[in-house]
Amino acid sequence: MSGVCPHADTTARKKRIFKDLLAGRDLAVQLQDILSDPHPSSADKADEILGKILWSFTQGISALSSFEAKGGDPLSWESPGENKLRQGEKGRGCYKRRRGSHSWTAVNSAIEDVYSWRKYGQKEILNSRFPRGYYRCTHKHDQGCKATKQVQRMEEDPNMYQITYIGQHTCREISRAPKMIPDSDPWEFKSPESQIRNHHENGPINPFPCVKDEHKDDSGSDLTDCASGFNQDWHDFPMIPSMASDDLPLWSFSDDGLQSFSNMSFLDGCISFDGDFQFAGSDHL
DNA sequence: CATATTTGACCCTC
DNA sequence: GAGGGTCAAATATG
Repeated sequence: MSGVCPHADTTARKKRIFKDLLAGRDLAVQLQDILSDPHPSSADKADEILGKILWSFTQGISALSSFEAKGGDPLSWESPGENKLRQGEKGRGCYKRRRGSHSWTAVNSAIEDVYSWRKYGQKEILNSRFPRGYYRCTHKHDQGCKATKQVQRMEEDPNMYQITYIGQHTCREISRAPKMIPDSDPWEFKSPESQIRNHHENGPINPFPCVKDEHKDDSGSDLTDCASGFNQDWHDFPMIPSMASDDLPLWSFSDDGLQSFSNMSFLDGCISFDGDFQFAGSDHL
């Protein structure tokens, strides 16, 4: 970064992020209008806008993540420990521990969402009756998508699953129809109730009926403080919890920087992050 | 045969 | 050293 004022660089990035997020919000509004209009030609338009929204948020998220790559920014989404792994080591068992990385947890009665996941492991977890399933994006290799998720059946309610999403989908393939690679975990039963809950008449799947702050202890014992009532309009975006109405979600991340969004109104004002990261406001664009 | 899952081993963090 | 995350060979499935 020699010769370039780091603050100027940061400001430009913030503006870019804000612009991306704002564009996403605007597109969401457009989509909401379209969805409220049952005209047949609306479907294609909705699809198009959907793609744009996803792209806007992906770009924004990507830009936020890039702060980490620059290093030293309080917005860093990766924990300091993330960089501790040894360089140059390859091979079996060599991995980045995801703890503290950009992740969030949802509680759902089904593990399906709109992305294609491939199971790559399962582990018995201490003090847990049920094993934890490990999934990575199907497009990990063909598109380099780094998104993973962990699925843990909840002891308190075996019909529910705690799903931890780690990392962002960088793949652009979203299957509009919910598709989940069949999971054959012995504990992974496809309960009728689960299916009903997530496919209720024309009913969209809500990938995030409950999203909690991951930045807590790992016990998973405080899962009851869920944000109430996600609107289901945004069912197609696991990465973008429903946000198309006033009944907006609370979603937050485990990273050390981003705390929480109580609703999307932050787009009109400023986003408050942990540390001193703040957007100046839309009029600064 | 291509693709997904299972499962034990490996190796990292704490 | 325990616990947990990932790899990859073996196996299953369509």
